[in-house]
Amino acid sequence: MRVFSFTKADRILKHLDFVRISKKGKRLQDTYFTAVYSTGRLERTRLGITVTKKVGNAAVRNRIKRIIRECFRLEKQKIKGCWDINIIAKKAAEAAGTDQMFSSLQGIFKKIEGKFDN
RNA sequence: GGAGCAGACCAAACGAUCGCCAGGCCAUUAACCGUAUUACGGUUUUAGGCCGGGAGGAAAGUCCGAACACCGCAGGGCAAGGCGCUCCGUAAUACGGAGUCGCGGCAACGUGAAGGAAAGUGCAACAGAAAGGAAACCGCCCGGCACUCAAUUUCUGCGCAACUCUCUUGACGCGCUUAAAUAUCAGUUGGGCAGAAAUUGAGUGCCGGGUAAGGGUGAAACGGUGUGGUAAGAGCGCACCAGUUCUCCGGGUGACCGGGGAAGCUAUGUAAACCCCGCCUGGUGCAAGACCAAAUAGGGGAGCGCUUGAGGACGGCCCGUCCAAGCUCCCGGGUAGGUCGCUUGAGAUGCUGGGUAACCAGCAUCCCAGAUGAAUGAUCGUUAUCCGGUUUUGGGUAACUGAGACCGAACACAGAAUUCGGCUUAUUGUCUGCUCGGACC
RNA sequence: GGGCCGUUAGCUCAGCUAGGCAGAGCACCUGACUCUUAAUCAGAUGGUCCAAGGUUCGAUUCCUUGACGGCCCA
Repeated sequence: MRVFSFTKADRILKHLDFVRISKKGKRLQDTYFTAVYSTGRLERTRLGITVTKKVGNAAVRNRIKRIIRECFRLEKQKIKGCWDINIIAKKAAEAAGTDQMFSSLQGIFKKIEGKFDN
């Protein structure tokens, strides 16, 4: 298994999964993103992305999603434990640059990792 | 070089590393099923390798038109909605091409929902006399009546001036002032004043009639200019111009254009107001629709059972104890979820031919995204483009301009969602052709 | 993806059908009443009628295009 792969098994795609995370999960925020996370059922950490129409038009939303995926792809090996994480973009993310989003997401992932007890 | 008009094209390129999506081939983990059972095949699933492919000119807005799917439908009409110069193109259109006419622009050119206002109804605020098949407020003209004014003529009275006359500078005084008398108490001419009458003219008011030339209005005022004409005027007549209807000739497939004649003087604007005429339209939309199908609840059927105990709990099983009226199976609808629809098509590219063009025909070659919490990316490097600044240098008197180096910054609008054909809107840059009036040499 | 509706004063809405003056309530401001405030009464201010273009003498109103906001459909 390649180190930096990121397939559909690493992602949250079902509507029921999103509902379960938002009901049971905990929240983290900074200026660009809100993270909702809970312990995962599977043996790997999975990522879900939510970008609403408030954030921008379709091109802007696609760009934000790609940057989030790219950051998770490079960072997920460092995250201990198995989590289901939903990243929700805020309106401020429309104007943010790639470096700003990367540092913001890295901070969020480190905070989630700190919650890992076992 | 400036201002502007039209058209076409592009949507930075290459490389490295790490990745994403669907497909094909290879290959692998696990589970299940089948058979001719240490094997082979199938389905689902796990990790991976190779191959070639992977956003747009607007993918956008959803403003039109279709394909396709389901529902509805004997046929016809009404209603409702849409469209509206002509011809052509097209599967079709509210689209495109070529034209006609109107409008805008010096021009290149642009632009127009451009049928009918002499079928009918409505509306036209304010202002203005009047806002629509004309009427008549002012005005102009004619006639009558009343009043006022002016001029002329005649008559009467009273002064004045000049001349003549005279015994008297015709004064003063007295008397009279009804008539008359007294008396020298004049005469002629000129002009003035007052009164009366007549005539003429003017003005004011009222009444009756004619007229629409003119009237600080208005977006728009019932053809325009000139001339004759008339009481005053008027298409009332005439000339020219503009417009309407009818008609003839010629050109054009046609919208329409050119020329001639007649009538009649006129007919406002608005139909993106109602409306009339002609033509078109069944509805809903891939979240259409077809198929597979958990869990829970409910429906139908069959079997077993209701104290002679089905079934459940305790338990590995039997016995036993307790609870107990329902339990099991099948069927169909159908939700979550999934599969199909789903990309070979009014297809793309090239050549040839037809046509002014839109477009069409023939031949050859090619297969070119199919995702569904939704795939095309991230980082780095090099080069190119554009912008700003600094600077070197060539041309030119100058305005200006060509080439190069360095630094910085920028690289737009924007992401397929059943598929096509258009329209509209957003937006970067390049090129070509054309128009206009200037400056410099 | 598809369908439907709306945008008028600081706020909530009329007016648009049938074109010509832009209005109501609340709020804000001023004055009166009151010892003061509230309530009440009187008065005044306040508008690119979402934007652009067209039809018309004239557009909030009619037409076209766009922007923004909202609702519905599995």
